[in-house]
Amino acid sequence: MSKTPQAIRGTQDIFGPDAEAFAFVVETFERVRKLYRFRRVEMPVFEKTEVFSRAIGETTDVVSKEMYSFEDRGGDSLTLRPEFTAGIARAYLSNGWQQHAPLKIATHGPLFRYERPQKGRYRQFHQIDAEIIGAAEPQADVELLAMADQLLKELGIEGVTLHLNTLGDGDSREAWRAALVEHFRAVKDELSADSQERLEKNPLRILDSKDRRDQRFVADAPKIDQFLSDDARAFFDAVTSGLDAAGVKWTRATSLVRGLDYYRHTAFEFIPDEVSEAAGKLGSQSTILGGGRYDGLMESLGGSPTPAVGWAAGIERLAMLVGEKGEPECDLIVVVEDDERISEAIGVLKDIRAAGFTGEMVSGGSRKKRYDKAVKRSPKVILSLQPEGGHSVSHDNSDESVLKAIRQY
RNA sequence: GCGAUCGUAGCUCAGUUGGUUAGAGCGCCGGUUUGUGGUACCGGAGGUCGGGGGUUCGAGACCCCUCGAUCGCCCCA
Repeated sequence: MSKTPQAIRGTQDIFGPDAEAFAFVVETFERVRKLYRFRRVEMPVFEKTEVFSRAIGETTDVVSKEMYSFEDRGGDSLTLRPEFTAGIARAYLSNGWQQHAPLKIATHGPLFRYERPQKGRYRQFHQIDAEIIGAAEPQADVELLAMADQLLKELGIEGVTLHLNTLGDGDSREAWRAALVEHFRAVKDELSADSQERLEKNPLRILDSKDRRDQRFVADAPKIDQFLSDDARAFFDAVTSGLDAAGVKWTRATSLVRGLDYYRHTAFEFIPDEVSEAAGKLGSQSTILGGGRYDGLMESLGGSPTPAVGWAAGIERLAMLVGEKGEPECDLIVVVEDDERISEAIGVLKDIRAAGFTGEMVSGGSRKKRYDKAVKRSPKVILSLQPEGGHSVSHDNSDESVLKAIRQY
């Protein structure tokens, strides 16, 4: 066992019911995304390191300690994408996609983050992703969230609520941040060690600290609402009323912040309700879909100011919530009980598949056990090719069309 | 990065206070039975007990290191 290669820590080989659930998530996403007219894009899995460090922020955990960065043979520093947004922004700028603005796009695929693996958290993980770039209006946020909400419903995921907040525009956010730093610095010695560190690096994060010592001071911390400019407040109001009109249930989460530097205005996460079935399945990973508005991102990459909103959701986490997905059933199995008739079986299968039915052959191993193998796979129809030209057809009475397709038997 | 639990056949697990050739069910392979049949029975393959080192007359069981998974923290999807 030890002689064979092992999978890299934090990677997974997905098979069987898990793979079916994974595929179900992706297929549902593809279907829903078309309903909202999001266009499909394919992105490189790696970028120049600076794409991520400039977009996401040097001081974030993602950039400072979780990226898979390496030097290629030409001496360039490259990084396996830890998220989609930065790469999409880069593509938007380098391809002149401004001409398509407002651009609604969707993609999915693997991401890489050097983290401690846990249930629902992997080093190579997968996300579905949706972005609206070049749209400054709150309607874009509403559209994006309406799609997310419908997607979760179509996946059959229950007990999940949209937690919504606004971080205000750039000035609001800075003023709020300064006030928070002042507030917490006054009681610095009484904060948890983690939060004392956050005070310098990312004071907003103190707000959702789980440590009781911090929570005492979070309650009376300055609220973003006090710092919101009139425009920012109007923007947020438009988002919430739009969500109401779209029938998307949401709840205000004043301490919800996002970890990456580029967020402005709307920030949101879909989180399982406490004590819900979903919360139990996810372990300590709570957010299944998160995102927000990132109006400042394009500028950090050297582009002109470009408003944008987006979200991403972990496919593995969604797959854990969609329940068992069985393998698709088989229409026809041809049992070759006489090896002389293999060619005949191949011909039958070619025809049945050309007609759009699923089918496979059982021809190996003990002849007397071939039929049993076919039965165990429970297809709709079993065609048994027996010695001396004989044959039998058995079926579960559910589908005449398969029988018609092999009516020569 | 920090703390904790766990790691025995392909899968799910059992292995008494450390004691002879490490077991079961399922799955897989072969055979008998049945013969329009998902039955029953017989047999077989498959494990250096995650890996390495140590304690001991003797370790799957104890100790150390390491790898991995899981749980909590951090962070995030």
